[in-house]
Amino acid sequence: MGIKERKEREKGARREEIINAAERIFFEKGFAPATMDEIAESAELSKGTLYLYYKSKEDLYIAVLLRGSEIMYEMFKKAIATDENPIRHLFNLGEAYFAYFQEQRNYFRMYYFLENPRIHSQVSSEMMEQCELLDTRIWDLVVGIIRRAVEGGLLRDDVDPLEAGVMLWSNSNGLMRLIDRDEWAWTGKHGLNLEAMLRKANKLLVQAMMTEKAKASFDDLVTPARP
Amino acid sequence: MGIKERKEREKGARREEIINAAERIFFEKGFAPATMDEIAESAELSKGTLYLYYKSKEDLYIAVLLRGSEIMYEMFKKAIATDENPIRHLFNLGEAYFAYFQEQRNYFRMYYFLENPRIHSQVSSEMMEQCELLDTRIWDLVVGIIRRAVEGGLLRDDVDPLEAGVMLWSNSNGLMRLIDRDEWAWTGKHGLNLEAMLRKANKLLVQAMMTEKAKASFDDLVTPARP
DNA sequence: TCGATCAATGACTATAAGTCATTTATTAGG
DNA sequence: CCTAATAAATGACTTATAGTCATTGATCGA
Repeated sequence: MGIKERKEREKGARREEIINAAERIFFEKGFAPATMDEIAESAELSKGTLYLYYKSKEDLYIAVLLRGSEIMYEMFKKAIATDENPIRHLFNLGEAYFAYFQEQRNYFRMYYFLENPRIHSQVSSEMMEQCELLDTRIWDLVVGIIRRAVEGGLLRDDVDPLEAGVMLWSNSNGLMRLIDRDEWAWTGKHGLNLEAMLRKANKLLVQAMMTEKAKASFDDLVTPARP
Repeated sequence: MGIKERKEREKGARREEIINAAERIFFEKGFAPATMDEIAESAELSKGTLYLYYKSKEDLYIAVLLRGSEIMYEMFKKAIATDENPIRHLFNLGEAYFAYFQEQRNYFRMYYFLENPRIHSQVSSEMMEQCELLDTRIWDLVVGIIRRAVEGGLLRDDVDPLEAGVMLWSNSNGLMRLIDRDEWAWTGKHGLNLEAMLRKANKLLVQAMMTEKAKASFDDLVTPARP
């Protein structure tokens, strides 16, 4: 008797359809100006039904976000699925994060709106758990690469992998948010190349953590192998 | 006949009283959960009166924020009102920004909630202009110090002062927001010292921009003079 | 075929931003 | 001191939207 299974599937599909609709509206308008009625209409459902599948507007917002984090995780995994050295992997991760920022800007924005505590406090615990799970998976990836770079003698052994990860991450975030918020003011008016600055700052930070030996062969390490 | 002048003064005072009330409520609850009725009650005025003095909730929010920026500007000015060298001034500015972050956390938070475009779009043009004016004044301060460091041969002459400023600023912001958002997760659970990391990252970035000569006497440059 | 269970609906409630006709206070002139 | 004119303040009202729940409709198992 596959009825239970089919119902389960249909329920899942409906949840997805709702996320699709919510995504369209949130991408277009952001959190506050988006209305549940709009999302319901876009999903061709009544508002009541939305609340059958998601506890609150905030929960729905997080559900959309989780897709973004899933995409980021996949991009990160692909970035280090090569047999290159850990330093190269680290730069690959940096490039992957920047690519995510460029190609998935809507998700990036949504994620950082999260800092608003308003959202946080209205989210169901299941959603929070899923968020933390994905967060952990992504951090494990990043920290793992840095640890291997330390173990392989490429980064100094007084480098704490988590600390290094946080430093690079927050440096990238700071600039990306600046770019996202008012890129034009900096690039157009003052002629800055923010993307190049981001690469430069991260490179400086990584170099400052490298062993003398690794620094000497920096170019070999970070240049992609030519077959 | 000073009646007109007195009225002007009283109007200004009332505007201040309203900001005081709004500040109390916004500090306590953040933007969305704060209500205009609450603010009105806290100011011992009716809601209608609030709208006589400020165009919208968003405008009132910005008015509070401007106080914060004013405080930051004063702190920055004081940080460089010494006869020390420009590198030392640059570190002073970094310390001043961190002090602002620690001592005026509420303003810091409010400022970064600004990134929410919802707010932006509802603000009157007068408020926007005031914001930009203060922003410009602060940036002029920072960029001016870096320019003097370049001119004085302490930073390499291929360093663009604005670019350097943006790099240091966004690096600091990235970490401060991380600290603000979930300091405990990093310090408590993983034993990181985020404050030390912030200083370290900024130091690395500055050192990477210094001339060889200045780097050689780094300690002398950044150590406060002992009389 | 029919009662039971599950899914969906939309009218309804509560809350909060913003408005405006009315009321209250202040000023200037006679 | 009185009064008309002007300015300031009020709060009931309008509108918008998140979230609820009694009712309706669909699907299932026997």
